Amino acid sequence: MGHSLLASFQRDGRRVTRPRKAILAVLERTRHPMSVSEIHTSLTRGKIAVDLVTVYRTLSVFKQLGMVSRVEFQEGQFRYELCQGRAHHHHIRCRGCGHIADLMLCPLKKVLAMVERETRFLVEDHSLEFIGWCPQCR
Amino acid sequence: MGHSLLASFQRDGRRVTRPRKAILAVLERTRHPMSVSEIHTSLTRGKIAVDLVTVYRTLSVFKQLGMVSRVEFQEGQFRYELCQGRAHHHHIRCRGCGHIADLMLCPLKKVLAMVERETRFLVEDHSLEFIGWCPQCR
DNA sequence: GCTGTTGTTGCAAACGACTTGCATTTATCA
DNA sequence: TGATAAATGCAAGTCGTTTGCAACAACAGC
Repeated sequence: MGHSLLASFQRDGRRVTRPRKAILAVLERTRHPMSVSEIHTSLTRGKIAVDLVTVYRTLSVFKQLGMVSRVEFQEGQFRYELCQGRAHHHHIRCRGCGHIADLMLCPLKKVLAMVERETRFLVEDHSLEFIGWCPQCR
Repeated sequence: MGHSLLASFQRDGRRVTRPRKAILAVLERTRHPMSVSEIHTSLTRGKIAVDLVTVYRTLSVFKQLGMVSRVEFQEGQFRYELCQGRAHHHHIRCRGCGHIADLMLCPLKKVLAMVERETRFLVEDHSLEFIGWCPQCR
C-alpha cells in the first residue's frame, strides 16, 4: 500500500497509523468515489475497528495532502476518491441504482479562460457532475 | 408578485399563502442563489414571521413546480434561485467572500451527446459550478 | 529496546442542514 | 358563511459532519 502516499505523510510530520493505512487500502481497492459511511462500513465489515470520526479526520488530512478529491452529487453528502496519478476527470451518477461511472473527459479546458475573462474571477476549481439513468435502470 | 407563478400554484390545487408570497418576494428581489437559512433570515429581518420548516417545505414545492432550481457549491447545503424565464446557466462562487456570479453560458450542450454515447447513461441533469476568487478577493 | 514528546484516536457530545408528526390555522370553494 | 383539505408552526428526530478531551501510540532520540 502507501508507497509514495506514505511518504507524503511523513514529509509533513504526520504519522502512518493503522486507521490511515486501512482507509487508504479501502480507497485503493474501490474504483468509485465513496462516502464516509461507505468507507466506515467497509472497514467494519473487514473487522477493522476504526471510529467514524477518525474516518472523517483522515479524509480531511488526505484531502489537505492532495491525496483524495472530494465529489458531490446533490446527495447532501460528500464522496472521496484517490487521486494517485489519475487524470482530472468527472463522473456520472445513476438516479436509480446510484452507480457512479467515470468520465475520462473534461470538456472545460477551453471554457476556463472564457469564464475568467467574463467574470474577472480567478478560477481555482470546478465541479461538474452528471446525473441520469444507467443502462440497467433507464 | 406571483403572476404566472401564482397561477402555477392554483393550477395544482395548491394555495397561495402569506409565507409563500413572502418567500417568493425574497427570491424575486435577490439575484443570486440563496440558502434556506439566508431566505429565513431575510424574512425575519423583514419582520415576517415564517418558520424555518415552512421555508424548506415551500422551496420543495417551488422546486416540484419548476419555479426554482437548486444549486450546490460544495458547501454542504443547497441554494435556490428563481427560474422564471431565465435561461439555463451556471455559476461561479468566490472562496473568499462567498459572492456568487452568474455565467450566462453552458458549454455542455455539445458534450451531453458525447457523454451519453460514452456511458450509455440517459443524462437527465448536470451540475457545473466554478469556484475561485473574485476581483476583490484575488 | 526504552522513553518522552506529540500527533492521533475513540468516545461523547455538539452542530447544522434537513425532515417528520401532529395539532392548529387558514385558503379556497360550494 | 361554513366545511374541508391544504399549509403552518412547533417539537422532536435524522443524518452528515465537527469539536473537546482524555487515553493512546508513532517515531525520534537516547
